[in-house]
Amino acid sequence: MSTEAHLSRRERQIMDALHQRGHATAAAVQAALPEAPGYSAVRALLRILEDKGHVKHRCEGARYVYLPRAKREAARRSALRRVVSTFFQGSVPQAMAALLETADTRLSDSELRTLQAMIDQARKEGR
Amino acid sequence: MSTEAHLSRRERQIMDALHQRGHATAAAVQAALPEAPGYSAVRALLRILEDKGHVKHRCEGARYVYLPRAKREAARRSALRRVVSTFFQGSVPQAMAALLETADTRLSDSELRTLQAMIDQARKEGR
DNA sequence: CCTGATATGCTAAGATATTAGCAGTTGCAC
DNA sequence: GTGCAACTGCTAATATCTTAGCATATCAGG
Repeated sequence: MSTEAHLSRRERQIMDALHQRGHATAAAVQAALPEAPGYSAVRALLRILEDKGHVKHRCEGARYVYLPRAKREAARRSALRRVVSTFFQGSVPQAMAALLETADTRLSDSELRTLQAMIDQARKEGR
Repeated sequence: MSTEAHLSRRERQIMDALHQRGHATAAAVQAALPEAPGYSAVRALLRILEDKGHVKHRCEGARYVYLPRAKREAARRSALRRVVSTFFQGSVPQAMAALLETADTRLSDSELRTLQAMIDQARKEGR
């Protein structure tokens, strides 16, 4: 919780790019940023994020490949919790309803059936 | 899209507080901020956010009550889209599944039934 | 009608975040 | 082994964000 709230604008943009891609080189991150700054700037930010513990890197040949330090699952949960809390006053059902209506991409019938199965499962466990 | 990405750290915190509460005075916003800064600082930020068009205010007696300029529905959609895109590679079903498992608060059976009804509805419309 | 408490507008100082550029490495093709 | 191309580490300048404080306005109570 304290973690995300402290990131600066660029740091946040970079974390988003990394979460979206899973991992990326400095150059790839740069390409992904809105109003991309210089290459040096990106590298500096990545180093700072690494210092702060939000990011780690692997050496791949001569270069670094950066990735978020948090497990993907944890990051997902945390991001969802933040949105539900901030925009839906903590109501998970309302958030799910809004997701359903997102309709950017209409869900396929099989996807919907899968969701129903999951909900069935939840109902069984609940009782 | 361009909107949220540009906010600075404090600006974002303030927008979050406003979205969560719907509307708030400068003092209320201040109280809501992590590591709350001085009152003047909060007012200055609110003015800046108003300049940028993210916030508007009503006069209520002698004081201002601030609120996000975007309609709640739009803000919700936009926030969800961002999370789905950043953390779920655009997969709405995966996001819904994760929401279901959030289990911070276990959903009640009636909430689950409501969700199923919504999904049924979506399936009908889909075909 | 005063007065205190609580507001707002503004400006400029102080703190952070962002950025560019230089110097030194490393890997690879020739 | 030489040279090119692409990287990294670092430092110092610049831009931006945050903040405090002062001057002024408004409301409510005595």
